[in-house]
Amino acid sequence: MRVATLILLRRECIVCMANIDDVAKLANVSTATVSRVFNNSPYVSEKARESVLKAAKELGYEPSILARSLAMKKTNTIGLIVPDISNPYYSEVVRGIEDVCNIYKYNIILCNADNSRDKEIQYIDMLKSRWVDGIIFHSDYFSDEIYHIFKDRKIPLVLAGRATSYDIPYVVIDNRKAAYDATKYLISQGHKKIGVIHGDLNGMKETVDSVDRLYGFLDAMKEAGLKVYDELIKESNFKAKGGYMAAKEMLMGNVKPDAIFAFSDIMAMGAINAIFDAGLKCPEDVSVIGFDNLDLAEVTRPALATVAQPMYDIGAVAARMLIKIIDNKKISEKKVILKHRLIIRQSCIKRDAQKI
Amino acid sequence: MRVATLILLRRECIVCMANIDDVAKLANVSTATVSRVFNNSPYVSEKARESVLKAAKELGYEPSILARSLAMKKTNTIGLIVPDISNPYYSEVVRGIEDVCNIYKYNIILCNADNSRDKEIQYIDMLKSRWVDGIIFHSDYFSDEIYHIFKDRKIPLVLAGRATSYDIPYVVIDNRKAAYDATKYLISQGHKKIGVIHGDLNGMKETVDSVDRLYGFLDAMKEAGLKVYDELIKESNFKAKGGYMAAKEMLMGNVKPDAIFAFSDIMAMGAINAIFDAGLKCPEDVSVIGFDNLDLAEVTRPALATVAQPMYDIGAVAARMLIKIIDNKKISEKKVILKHRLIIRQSCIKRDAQKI
DNA sequence: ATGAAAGCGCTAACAG
DNA sequence: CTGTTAGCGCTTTCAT
Repeated sequence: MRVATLILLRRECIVCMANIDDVAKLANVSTATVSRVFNNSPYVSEKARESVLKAAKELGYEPSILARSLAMKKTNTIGLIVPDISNPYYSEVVRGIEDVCNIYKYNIILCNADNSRDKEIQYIDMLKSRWVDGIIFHSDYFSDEIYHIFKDRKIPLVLAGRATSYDIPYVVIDNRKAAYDATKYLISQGHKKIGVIHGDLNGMKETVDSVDRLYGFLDAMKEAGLKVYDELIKESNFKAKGGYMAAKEMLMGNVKPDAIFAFSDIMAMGAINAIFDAGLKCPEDVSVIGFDNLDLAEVTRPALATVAQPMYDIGAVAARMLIKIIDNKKISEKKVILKHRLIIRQSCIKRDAQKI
Repeated sequence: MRVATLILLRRECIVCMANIDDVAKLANVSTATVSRVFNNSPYVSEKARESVLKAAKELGYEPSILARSLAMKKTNTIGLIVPDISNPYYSEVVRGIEDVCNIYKYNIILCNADNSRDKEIQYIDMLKSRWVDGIIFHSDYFSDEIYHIFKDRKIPLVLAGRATSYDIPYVVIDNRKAAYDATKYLISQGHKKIGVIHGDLNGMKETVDSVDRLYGFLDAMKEAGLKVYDELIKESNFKAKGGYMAAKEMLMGNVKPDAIFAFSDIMAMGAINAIFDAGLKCPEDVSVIGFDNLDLAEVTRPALATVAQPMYDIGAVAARMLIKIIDNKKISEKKVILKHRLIIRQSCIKRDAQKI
């Protein structure tokens, strides 16, 4: 009888759910006891526990995380801001973060900033007002402006994929060294006129991935005493079409590249197609190397040589760090630099000296 | 003086934020007035509004969405469950949802079910306990089990990418017709031994995309009086490597296909590479058609013919429907079927009759 | 081991 | 137009 009444009562409510009072009443205990049962407190008699569980089941009760968060001032939620989830690189990072968060019972609010700084800031505000316990921020730049916004917000923060000189933990690869390695490899294969397809350089003012990588490229070229052709350094947008256009321009220019280094696999794939469309062959006429080592790199033809980033790990490590910080645990290292790897595949070929 | 005290007080608090009381005190008004200001109530004097805003700014106050949600029993958040964000198809759907949600000031909790039904159910529970206002569920199947779970949970729900006979709104394309169209096109080009690479068929028991599409394929084959070879119907996993393996098996078998219809562009790309690796040419020896029309389809070589799905719109329409349902507005149509489009590109060629 | 009660930050009658 | 007050559902002392 009582149960029926309770259920009927609840029916009128929009969010049609039993709450802790209902359970307490039905189980003939106090709300405190119900709370204890659902928080696995040891100080509950077996008898009380059972009747609470029974009542909860009967009413279809589940604790409201909302109310709990408010009471505990802890949401068990982290915010994640990425520039563009439709980029497979980020999907993979997200997977790493997700897996770790699942282990530690954290939820994620994923924010797709759409490569817009305004949106990033908007999302930071939103996450703050939702009391997320911390934020993982993945962007290819980290400006003073963003730094100050975060500083004002006072939320635990970990940077993924981007280093900074500010005192903020991050997990990255050594982009400069990675680009250096890739370029050096191309040079070792006899390539001399090497083109680059990079992303936004942000006027070289702030540190962005593409700037690091471009420096790495220049390091290697300089070391080898090779000429760097301005016409072979093209800006693009990390998309396949962008890579295609950039490569096309190069191939139609005065200085023909014998190799192209694209700062993402997707752009590299575009470049390979531009080479085909120009009536040339990859790698016979132009070698191509990418960056990221997406799954796709392995199955394209020619298979794409590339610099492998540990995308999943970047996410996973960032998440581990953030959760430790939230829990006020010591983190052994605030600046984590993960290893990159050069992956050689068919899109690069050794160039004979005489052919040049 | 007063301000300083307040701020100091707050410092001790873990979530170091000013709350509505602080603002009310500093502005010399009641909390109700502060609340009114932040909810744009017209019944506030200009004077009060100003001093509230000033105080809020001084204290860096932002309303807690958490507390607001609890008080209003509305979170302005929707849950989104997808099988695998690393699949570009889903990224694009997510973008559509996001854009609409941004307009209507909804937030999204994105759940990546990792193609696991257990995880899906887990996420449904989580979303429920977070009081999301509604859920968009994108999966390639919708089983009785899942239906009943949702029914018990009583949360507004919209299905994306999957039709159902249950009384649940959905937005989809006509998968059967789409596959029929693609197959018919291949047949019209003179192909006879057509292979198929599909996804999980779930024992043909529940309706999943691949089953619909397979039926569409069979419809067209039957209509044309063509023989369907079991050896040319291969199951795969919607990934490039899977498509590669499936195509390889076909090409090494007794019955050589003259065309392959892959149920996703990614698998189609894998198939094209398998064709190359078998020493054959696409489209000269084997034509390939995909499904989805990802950005990538346009930039691969040969460019990939495919069945275009309006991915972004599937997301956007689903989000619009859900928000209307949440707001108790009439929705004109509960079952939305969006248009697919056949996109012809170089990976399909006309086969001469004599060559077969 | 258990209950009463205060409080988390906000909204929404209600009364003025 | 504004303030008072009673919740929203949960956790957490503090008694018992």
